[in-house]
Amino acid sequence: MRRNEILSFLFYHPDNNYYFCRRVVQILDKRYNAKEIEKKWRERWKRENIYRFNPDSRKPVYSLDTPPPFTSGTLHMGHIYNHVWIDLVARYKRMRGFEVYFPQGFDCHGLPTELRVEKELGVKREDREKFIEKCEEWTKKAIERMKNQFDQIGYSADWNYSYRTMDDGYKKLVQKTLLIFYRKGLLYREKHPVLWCPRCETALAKAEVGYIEKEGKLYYIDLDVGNHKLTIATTRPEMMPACVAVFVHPDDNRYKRFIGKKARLPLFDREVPILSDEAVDPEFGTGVVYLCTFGDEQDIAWQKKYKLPVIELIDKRGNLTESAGRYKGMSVEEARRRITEDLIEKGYIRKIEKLRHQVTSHTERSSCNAPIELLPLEQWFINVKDFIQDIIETAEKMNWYPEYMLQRLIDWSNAMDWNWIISRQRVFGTPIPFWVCSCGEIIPADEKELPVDPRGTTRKCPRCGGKAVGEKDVCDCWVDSSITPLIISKWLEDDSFFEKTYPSSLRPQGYEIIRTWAFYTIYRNLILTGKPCFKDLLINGMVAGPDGRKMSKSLGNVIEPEEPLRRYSADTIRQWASIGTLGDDYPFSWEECEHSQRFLTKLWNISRFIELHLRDFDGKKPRELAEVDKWILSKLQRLVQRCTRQLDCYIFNIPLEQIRGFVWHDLADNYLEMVKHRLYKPEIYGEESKRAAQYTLDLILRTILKLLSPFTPHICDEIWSNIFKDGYVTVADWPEADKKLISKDSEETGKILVEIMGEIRRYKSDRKMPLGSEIKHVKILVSPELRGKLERIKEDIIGTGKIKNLELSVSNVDRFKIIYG
RNA sequence: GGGCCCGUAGUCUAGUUGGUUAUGACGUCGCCUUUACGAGGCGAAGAUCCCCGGUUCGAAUCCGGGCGGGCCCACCA
Repeated sequence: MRRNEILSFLFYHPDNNYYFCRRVVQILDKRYNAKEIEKKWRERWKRENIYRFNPDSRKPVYSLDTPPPFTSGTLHMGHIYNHVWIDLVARYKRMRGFEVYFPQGFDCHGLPTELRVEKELGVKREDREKFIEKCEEWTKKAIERMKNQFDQIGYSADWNYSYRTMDDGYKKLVQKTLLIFYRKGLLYREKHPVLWCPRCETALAKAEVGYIEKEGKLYYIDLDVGNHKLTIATTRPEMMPACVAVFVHPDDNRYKRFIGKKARLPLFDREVPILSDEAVDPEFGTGVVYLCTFGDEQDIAWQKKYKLPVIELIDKRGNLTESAGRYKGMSVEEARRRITEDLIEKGYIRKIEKLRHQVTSHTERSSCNAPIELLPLEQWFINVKDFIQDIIETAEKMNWYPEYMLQRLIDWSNAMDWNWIISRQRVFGTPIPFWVCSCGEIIPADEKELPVDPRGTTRKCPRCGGKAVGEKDVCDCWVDSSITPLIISKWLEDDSFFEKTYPSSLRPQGYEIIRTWAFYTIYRNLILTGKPCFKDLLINGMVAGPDGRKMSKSLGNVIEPEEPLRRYSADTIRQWASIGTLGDDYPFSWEECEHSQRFLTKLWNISRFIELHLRDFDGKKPRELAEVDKWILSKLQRLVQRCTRQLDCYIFNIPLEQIRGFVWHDLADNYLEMVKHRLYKPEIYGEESKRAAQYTLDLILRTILKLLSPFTPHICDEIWSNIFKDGYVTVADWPEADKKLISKDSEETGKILVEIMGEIRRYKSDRKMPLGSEIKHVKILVSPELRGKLERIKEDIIGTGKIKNLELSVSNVDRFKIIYG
């Protein structure tokens, strides 16, 4: 027995032990059970593979270079926000007739995984092979959990095209691109002061460091210059063993006489030259600064400019080397204390001031936050500086949404002063495919052997015949992730696939990684393919906590996606995410979830109402539509036009709000109320009038389900399949506005009807009358211009307002006036 | 110090090629149990559109200067 065929049935109520009669059994349940229904649709979409990418399709391809989340094992609200947008674009473009290529990968290599494996599984990184194996195992599990979370928001990616940066195929392409950069002379090895994290024992990219404001001390230390004293000010007295010069400003009258002389360092019995440079700020401290290799980036600049010697004072663990003399082996903090004590004892400290200053720290992509040091070390570099202009020009050829985000990339590019250090002293990462001989010769891997792991292996040096040692460093994670457009397009692997899917139609990402992911991707793909790697960039902001402040554990305002998903549903969270604006930070909001949830209920009930009244609709177009029908259909066409225009520009919040407004207010509050009399009483208002209302309802529901389906795909397919029984609305054609249905005249008439009904409702409300109560007599005075319009909606006013006797009278009034009784 | 963005009811928000009475939501208050929906409906109150100045017949909107917030960058040792 099919449920929708039953019109009346006896039900046994077990609690009350009686039978009751339910006259009408609807196809759509009284309540919308989001959890159950969403699950059902996700399983069906998956089973029937309706979102698969067909590379042989004749449709134009729309490809998405989606951000591979780091495999932490869980998606956070930021991911949900970002990926709902991506899914919206994919669903919209599919409906617009594109063959959407929607792959989704995972970024696997990273310090957090190494730390977890060490801590939780107790495997030491020294046992490299086993360690990597465990990292991979852990990551695979993490990916399963994250894929499951993607599923839970109705993510329509084609998982047949997933990738993992730890896969052999991925590493192979990364290494291949490194060999290409090497052959082009853009990849090199050099001893260079690098940003070094002593706690993590690795070199960092500039993009991985930030500043932490700390309460520090400014030490005023006397140096002897002949019989005179010259007082320097420094925050780092422990760096004194590495001091190679003292600088003053050339115009500083206090110190002009010292320039060119030598200053004697206390405790170390060594003399350094006194030089002058414009970069010295005479206002800071004493206006005298000492240069230590390397205390900060200014030191590097001066050391190079004046060709000063280099003293390597700090080792990889953050301890002092033998250059520190009797302070050797001490940690930076200990040395600072001891050297200060000794200076005080010898009377060289003039004073110590408190100072709030910015300490360069390991802040990005890590919770380490340790102060970083500058160490001269052998590192692998990729030349970026020589291509800044090309990168900017390429980025300018792309469409940035919002446009101003391009400026972030330009600013960052212009501020680059180092090349990109791509080596990391870690274990779980893509190996750098080179061997280095003590004679200085570099032996690249052979392309045929990729992916290769040179660690622990040797090669014969072709130059000196000696043993070249395999590079033991691995790549910075951005080296992996900055070739995603090439991985997804099967570059060098499948030419016809590449032609179809490169450049990517869209790169969606957050603004915080413009300086890394967008920057490096644009650069490397330009060098490798000679072309810009994407057409459009869609930039989202960060998700803030419900209090509007940045989500952080210390503020206690972190919301994990599980909670709203459990309390509400995917279609609810998707609406929350859709309401965020391009490029702006966006707070998580329980209120928005609540509102979104209510909208789903409203939509459900509207659909139930329409379903009920479409039962006996034969699908035939009526001879004539009523004025209200024309009014709502005209508004609907405009809604379609506006939504299409906005979605083409990746704006989601405005279309969704407009659709919701239309559904809730124009349709439910007004139109449905205004056609009930025609639907319920065809014996009074005519069968043809009923059919016109049915036709209109049918068209409206079909259209709004299409408009909503990118936003709330589950409920849309549920309603669509039950009422229209015509495939999946989520892959239906996007509606086109029918210009013939746009009528300014009908819109004006409809507006008047809404106003009149509003007044009548207010009248009843003021008199505490039920809205359904009848009014005996109403007279409407109407201006001559509006008379025709009023005549056309007279019946609707009577039917909707339950007016027994309505009189229209032309009069010299402004528009119209209602008189009761 | 530089760059970018932002400032609209208690809260969030629409609206910026200048144009009647500034959009909507949440919350608050009053009313209505109406044959899709009380997870409703109708209605009300609530805004010096951050401040000052300028352009203009007219400014939330354009310009200048402040103040405040956010993000990014930067060599103050």
